[in-house]
Amino acid sequence: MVVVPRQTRQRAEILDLLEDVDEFRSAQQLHEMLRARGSSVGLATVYRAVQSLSEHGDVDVLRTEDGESVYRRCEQRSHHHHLVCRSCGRTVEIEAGQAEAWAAQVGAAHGFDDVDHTIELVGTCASCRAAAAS
Amino acid sequence: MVVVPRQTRQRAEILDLLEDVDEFRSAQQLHEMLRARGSSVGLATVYRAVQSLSEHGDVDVLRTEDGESVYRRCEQRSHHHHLVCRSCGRTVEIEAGQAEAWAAQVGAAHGFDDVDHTIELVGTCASCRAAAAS
DNA sequence: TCCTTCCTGAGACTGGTTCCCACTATAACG
DNA sequence: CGTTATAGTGGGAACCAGTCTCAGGAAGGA
Repeated sequence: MVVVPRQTRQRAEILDLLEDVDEFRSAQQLHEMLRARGSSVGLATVYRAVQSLSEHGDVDVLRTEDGESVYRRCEQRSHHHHLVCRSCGRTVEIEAGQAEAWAAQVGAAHGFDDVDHTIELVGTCASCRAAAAS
Repeated sequence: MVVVPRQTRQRAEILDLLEDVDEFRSAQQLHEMLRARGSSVGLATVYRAVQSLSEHGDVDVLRTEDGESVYRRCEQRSHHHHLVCRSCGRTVEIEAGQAEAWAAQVGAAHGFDDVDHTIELVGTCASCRAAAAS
């Protein structure tokens, strides 16, 4: 019953781009980057693509502080979390077994079922701290 | 150097309302509720009030899945997290010492400084599960 | 009470995201 | 390898939370 999205030039180009990018990027940024590469894909299409990709678990989504959605193709396809540098955007994928166990346990302790969790870490990475100290 | 906001009818009414409300509510919802109570406060004023209140730590802010900011006056004035029922909105304030220690440690392990964390839990509370089973 | 300063509110505006809809391209089928 | 049903595309309009503007009003210190 899983509907496979049709394979189009646009989706291919968006996936290609995501392969080459290492930080979380907004749909608009991706759209810009595609145009810079010389390929023309409509903004609406970029939005549709990243949305569908994220639903299929092929890209990860984060919400920035000002409410923008940003996307990134991650190494780990399984559930994981992120430690993002607030200055350069460098992203580390992290295992959160401990935190997840804690979340499940807290939920159970209060009689909650199907507990989902949101866990994201933002900090300043070593090289950005060094740069700031100059 | 702390600037104390001027005491106005509008701010008082908003605080009053927040005292009476137990779940996270958006600025627009609060505005609606104020009008329903018969008090007229501009929407812009509600936005300004909740923003300033949250900066002072007097209300907590959460971002819903669709990017809306929701506000709530919490019992605990110190740092804490929330376990929210996805169906009725019932909110439990939780201590997250364990998870926070983990976050700090993970950050340090990757050379990150000043690590901020976002940790929120969403589940289905016991009474909503019972109601759904009917 | 006076006066400065901050607050208020209606509406304009912004910016991210989604919707609309005519057009196009995919891929299943014969 | 054509035909065809159908999903995908794209440009622009629409949407909506939130912010800004600015003139009028209120708070509170002098």
